[in-house]
Amino acid sequence: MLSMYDYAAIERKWQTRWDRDRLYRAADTSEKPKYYSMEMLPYPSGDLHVGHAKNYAFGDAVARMMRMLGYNVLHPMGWDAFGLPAENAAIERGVDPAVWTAENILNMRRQIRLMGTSYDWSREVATCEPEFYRWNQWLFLRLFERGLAYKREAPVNWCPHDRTVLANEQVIDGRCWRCEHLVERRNLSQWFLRITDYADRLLHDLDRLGGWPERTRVMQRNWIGRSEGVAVKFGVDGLDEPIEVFTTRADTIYGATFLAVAPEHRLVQSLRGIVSPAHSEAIDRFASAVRSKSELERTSLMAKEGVFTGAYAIHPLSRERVPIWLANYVLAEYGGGALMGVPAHDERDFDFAKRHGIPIVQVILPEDAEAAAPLEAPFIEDGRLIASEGFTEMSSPRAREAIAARLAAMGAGEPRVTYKLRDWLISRQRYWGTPIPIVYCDACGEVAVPDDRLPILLPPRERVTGEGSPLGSIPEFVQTECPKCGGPARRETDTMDTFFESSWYYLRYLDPHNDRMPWDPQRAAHWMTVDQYIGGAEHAVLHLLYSRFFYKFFHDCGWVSGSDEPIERLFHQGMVLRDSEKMSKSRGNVVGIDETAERYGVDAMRLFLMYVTPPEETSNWTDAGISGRVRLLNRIWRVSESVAPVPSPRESRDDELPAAETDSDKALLRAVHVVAKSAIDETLTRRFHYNTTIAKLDELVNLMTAASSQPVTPALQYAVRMLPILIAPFAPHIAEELWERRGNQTSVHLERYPEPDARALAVEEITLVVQVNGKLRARISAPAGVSEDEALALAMADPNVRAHLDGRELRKRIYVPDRLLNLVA
RNA sequence: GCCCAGAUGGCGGAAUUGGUAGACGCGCUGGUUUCAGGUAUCAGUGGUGGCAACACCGUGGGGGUUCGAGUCCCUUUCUGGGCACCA
Repeated sequence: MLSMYDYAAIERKWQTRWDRDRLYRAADTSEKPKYYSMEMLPYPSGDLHVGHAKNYAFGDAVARMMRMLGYNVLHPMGWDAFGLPAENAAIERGVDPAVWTAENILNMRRQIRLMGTSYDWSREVATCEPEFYRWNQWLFLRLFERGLAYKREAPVNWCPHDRTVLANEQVIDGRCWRCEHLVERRNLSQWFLRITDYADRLLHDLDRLGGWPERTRVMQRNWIGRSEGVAVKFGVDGLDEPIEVFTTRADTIYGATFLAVAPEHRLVQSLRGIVSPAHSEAIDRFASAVRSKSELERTSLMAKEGVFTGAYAIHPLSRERVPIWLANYVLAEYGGGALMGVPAHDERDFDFAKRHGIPIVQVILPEDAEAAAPLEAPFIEDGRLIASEGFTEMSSPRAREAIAARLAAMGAGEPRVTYKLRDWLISRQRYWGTPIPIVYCDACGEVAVPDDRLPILLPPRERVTGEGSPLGSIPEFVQTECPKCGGPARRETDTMDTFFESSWYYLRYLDPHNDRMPWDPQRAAHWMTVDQYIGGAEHAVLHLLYSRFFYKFFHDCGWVSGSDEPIERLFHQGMVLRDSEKMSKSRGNVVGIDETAERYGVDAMRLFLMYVTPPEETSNWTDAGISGRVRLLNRIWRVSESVAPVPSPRESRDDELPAAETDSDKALLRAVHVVAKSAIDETLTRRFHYNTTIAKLDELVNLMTAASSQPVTPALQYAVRMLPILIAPFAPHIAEELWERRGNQTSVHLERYPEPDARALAVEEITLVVQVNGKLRARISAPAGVSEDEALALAMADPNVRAHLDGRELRKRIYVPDRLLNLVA
């Protein structure tokens, strides 16, 4: 595709000059109000594709708009540089992850710069550098000191392919979220962060995040999964210790006809001791059968399998004997790993009871039912209690309170709040991550590495031998001395989950070269919170929840001030598909940055990515589509070049609205201000629907092109003068070049965005729609502000309107000034 | 199963508050420019009927509220995303 102007040369020229002039450096002190605008930092996978480009095109347009609206904008970029792909490259191809990562960063940085983005590169961070990850270690030690980092043996998800432990959140349908291999269960001693201590705050403060998409807040709310209920103790016949179950439906307690216990429950061993050898054997058989199944098989089984233990619990209220079962559908990790089975009022318990011949006792009646009838299906809603001793006739909500109170008075139960959220497992048996700064001493036990010995450096990859725990295979790394007693000790060989560093990196941008602290609290006080964060919806829970947790912790420590939420406004941009398919290397349909920039130019690419769809929608890359943006840029170039600058040294400052004599001049001035208004509105309402702004730019350029075939008027002069400023946030290179060619000495990106002018936007003549009985019958021209009576007179003069009224009398008329007149006959 | 989004011409989309449905672009058709292709430019482009004026139909389907519904309400189908033995 031919271009009228040499975009390649222009884009290169300005990228070099902006860089030389440090145009986008953010000042840490400024008269202007601050604005912290950020895109999620990329993993340096190797190549940027147009999916990344969409994210950065939008983020950059927002940053540029805010700058041109008078804000001191911080717009940084960095690299989420630790992680599995680098390590896989090492395993598969023998490349050093550090080298592989550094090369990828080099290439992707080049590509991001190639896009003409306005990042402040002086603040760039890469999480794999010791200057960064020493603060991971420092922060870990602070968590450790405050009891928020702890080690425990726990069943974990083991991916046999990646040879690593995955967080529960990283297991998708029983498979590794990255390599999709089936996940197994293993016991290992692991480091956890006590995010559950913050569950209530993380939940409640969601209500304050008005600048976040509702769906993201809903997802986090569900993820935290708070339930209020009662922990009820059921004594066990023949055992000193009771079994504790959690229920949200204490009102159904008289319908409990069995207890169901997870095979992993710690009392299962004790139960084996009090039952017959046959039962004990059955317990063993069932427990090991369940354990041998992967999480996927176990959770996808619809059949409610179970085995009777031979033991009985005593119902705390009715004193009846209740059989204790092991059941596969009871989760060891939730609600204490045991539940009371109420078949009449819970679907899963109903299925289980039907399958195993357990009695079904109805204790809740629908409000409108007279008497109990045999149940076809469980009744799971609230109702009126029956067969519940002194609680009979109570409503469900009342009964829940009354029964909880009775249980509490008896010492057989207490109110309890339970969460789905679990503590955050951060241990990784990987090489390419932050070493956890703990040593193990036979005499002193777990000992924190003192701050002055940080960072614990990652040893060279070439020292790693064999498989399993990579750092564990390097004796000179493992062997150390105890910081406390000086005796021989062993280092922790786990490294950290990369979500650790991505939970706080936005603070390091504020103070990237600080070697005494991760960041200066004063800088944080100035720049935080992040005003606008842009990134994919796939991070709606994990990354964003962990970031909120960390920030609350930092707030508690006094390292950040003001709000204890890190992100004011969040925006999820949609994916980019290629011809309606997901882009992937295996499909061979990846649209690369380099080819696209070369073929169409960066400005055209940026415009197209913002123009095809609203930013939150999935957009579809088509090679045909971008040609429309190339044409637009050509037209912009041509019309600008066709109008010579007015020989005045102050042309750029001369933004007085010129007088317009003709309709076409008025339309031209109006179109200029319509674009300005749209750009500003889309930015300040955070809708970012720049697709509509660019459509209005098309209209402006169409008008300018038409006007340029006539003698040049002041209105056209004005439009040509304003055009580079209007397009600067969206097509920064051509904007700057046209600006310079009109004799300006300073960057267009330092200009103020034009204030929409009410005089220019005003319309003198409007089109009034005339309806008869709600149907459009005429469009008539009228002066703006026309009165209802005048409008009626004009309408009645229209033959088509008269024809449709057909002489009937007007029963009613509705007048919307300057828009519509509806005549009802 | 539950939760959250969506469904508008051949295509991407516009219509932010109940008030001209289809802005703008892609594609397509025709004219001009050109040796030709491309580029540029002008015009046309939801469907049906009509020379035209114009009429009727039209925002996934059905119903409703209203002078007036893409927009609000009820219902239903489909698509996308998320979560799912959470007691």
